[in-house]
Amino acid sequence: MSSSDSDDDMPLAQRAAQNVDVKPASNGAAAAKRPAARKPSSAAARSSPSSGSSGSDSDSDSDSDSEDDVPLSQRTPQPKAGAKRKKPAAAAVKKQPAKKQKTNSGSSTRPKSGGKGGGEPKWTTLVHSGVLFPSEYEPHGVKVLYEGKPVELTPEQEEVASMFAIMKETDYMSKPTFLKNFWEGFKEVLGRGHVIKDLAKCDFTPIYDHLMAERDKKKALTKEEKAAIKVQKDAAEAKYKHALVDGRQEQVGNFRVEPPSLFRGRGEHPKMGKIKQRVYPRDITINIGRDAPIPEHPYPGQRWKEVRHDNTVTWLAFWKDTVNPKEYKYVWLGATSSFKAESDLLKYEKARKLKDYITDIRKNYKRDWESSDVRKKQMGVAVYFLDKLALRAGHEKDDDEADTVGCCTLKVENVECVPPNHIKFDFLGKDSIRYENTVDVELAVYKAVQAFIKVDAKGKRKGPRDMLFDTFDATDLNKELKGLMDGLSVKVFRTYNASITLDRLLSEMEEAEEDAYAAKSVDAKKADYDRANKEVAILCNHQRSVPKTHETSMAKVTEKLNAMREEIKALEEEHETALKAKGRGKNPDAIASKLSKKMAALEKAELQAAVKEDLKTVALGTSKINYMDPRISIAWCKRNEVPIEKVFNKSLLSKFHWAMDVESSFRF
DNA sequence: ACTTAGACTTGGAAAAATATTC
DNA sequence: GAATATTTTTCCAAGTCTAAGT
Repeated sequence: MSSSDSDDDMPLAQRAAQNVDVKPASNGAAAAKRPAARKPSSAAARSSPSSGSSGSDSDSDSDSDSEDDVPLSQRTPQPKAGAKRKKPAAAAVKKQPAKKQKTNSGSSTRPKSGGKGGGEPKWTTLVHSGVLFPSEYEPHGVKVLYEGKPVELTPEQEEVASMFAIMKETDYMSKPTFLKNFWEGFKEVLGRGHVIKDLAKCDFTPIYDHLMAERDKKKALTKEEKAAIKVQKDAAEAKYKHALVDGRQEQVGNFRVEPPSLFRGRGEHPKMGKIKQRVYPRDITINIGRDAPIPEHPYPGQRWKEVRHDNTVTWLAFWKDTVNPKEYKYVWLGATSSFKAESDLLKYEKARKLKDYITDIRKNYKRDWESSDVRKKQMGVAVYFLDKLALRAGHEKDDDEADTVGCCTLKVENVECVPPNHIKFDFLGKDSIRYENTVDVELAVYKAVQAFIKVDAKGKRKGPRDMLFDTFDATDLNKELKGLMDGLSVKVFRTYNASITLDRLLSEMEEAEEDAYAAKSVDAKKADYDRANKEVAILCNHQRSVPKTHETSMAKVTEKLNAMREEIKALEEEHETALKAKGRGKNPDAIASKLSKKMAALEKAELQAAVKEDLKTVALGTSKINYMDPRISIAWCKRNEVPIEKVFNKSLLSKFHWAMDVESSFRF
């Protein structure tokens, strides 16, 4: 049933290569033959000066727009090639101020909802160009060997074979689940009665080699050739990069439709190796302002799955993942957008609010540790874990997902009571990253956990795979938290914990050295900052795999350090002899200054090496991006005259623009 | 009550871009 | 200036959490 819905992708094969992306001049042509191409003035969200004014603001096209609202089925049937249109005239920043009424009420056909803000409108006008499709598959003709003999494959089969071939050197190749899932998918693509009957007898090496050669070829292009390609790519992408939200130009995040591939789940994911099908316009739902032109796409026979005008949500498009049909893939605005900035601020303000409640919350859960109500007692311990360890909530997971846990899904086997009062945690968390931590806990907690490990609320004995907390799940816990503070949920503890820790560590360092602190070198201060950042990352268990080159590059560094030490020793001796020579030889002072310079350099290099070793498994980025209130960092920079650029790179600077004018006295 | 849909944040790895070294 | 090391960006998977549906 694979190809099932066929029919409208029949022409697929032919249209292959051509249209779609890259193609400088032809680009326009390809775009021209599309279907839904509506009217002339499809506002291309060019980076127009935007400065306003723009005398040319002609807009006028409001004539027959009405059709946008038609659900889709009864849209102008098959636009067919005839609908030729010239370039979509330069951007026409439509503003249409007074229209909001209509647009707002518009989305009524839809579930209304809209997550967070409830049904609150998030925008009034929304203009964008939709999504950019990956280019069609171009067959290379290289054959798979089956029992040593080359096998002819159709382009469709070859495409799938190539997805597999490219993964030759990954360790997915040694995972039975991956191989099994891939083979099931591949078998289906091959069709019944195909010569290939056993994956183990296939040799994809020729394809792998070919793909590698292609990659090398690309890498070997001259600077000019590469630049030319980039120009083309940029041109193809340009119109997708921005959207117009209530007249403001905003960056779009992921406007590219994900290309077909093999699903690479993390950890022991039951679905790894399944084929992620190609996504077409007919799979994609577009969300756009009622008065905005419907985005075009390069598939003449197709139309979007649906076009909505739902202003209670912030996504521009979505499609259902083919591997996991319960999952949606959304296209959103970028991190710099006002949607994101606003919710970022909200997130941190909520976490700050927890400060005012945390004392009571702690008092509460301590009392609950003693409760005779098992559920109360378990919740008390769970909240304590959130507070102390910043664990994730841990929602229930299906059997077709990797088996990972969080606070509420901890199993008996994940915790161990180590006398007199330590609890050892060992489990796979998000992304199957291992969490291993032994913590000191209050005796009451220790005792409580000992009990939870043994029996459930009804007194039944537990086994290793049973839930540690058997009286509630993450949803229940969140409901409970709502009673403690408006808007409180499990993840708020993580944000709170991370931010308050950074704030505390930074000010402790400042206070330790008082006025002298400002006088420290910027490098030294930055090192302090990184140390604090590291603490937060460890708290949140943000890990990374050791870089493949770590070992060798570390050896190199050590070697260099030794060389420096030798040099210093030599200089010291030289200095000694110069002193003895009393002016008849070299100038001892010159040597001394050279020496101290070398020693400073050595010190710096040693520090660098230590940090490198120290951070080989710690990822600082995640907490910086998602957990530490940027205002803490910015205020710290201001107080200590550290340029913000030392702490935030270009994208972080723009992501956190909303926080830039915080006062230097800001405390989380 | 419970299950699922839906929407949004968070996460590590890989790829690409830059900086540094030889 | 090519080779390497480091940083940034991209990719897309995997969480959280609320609301809707039954």
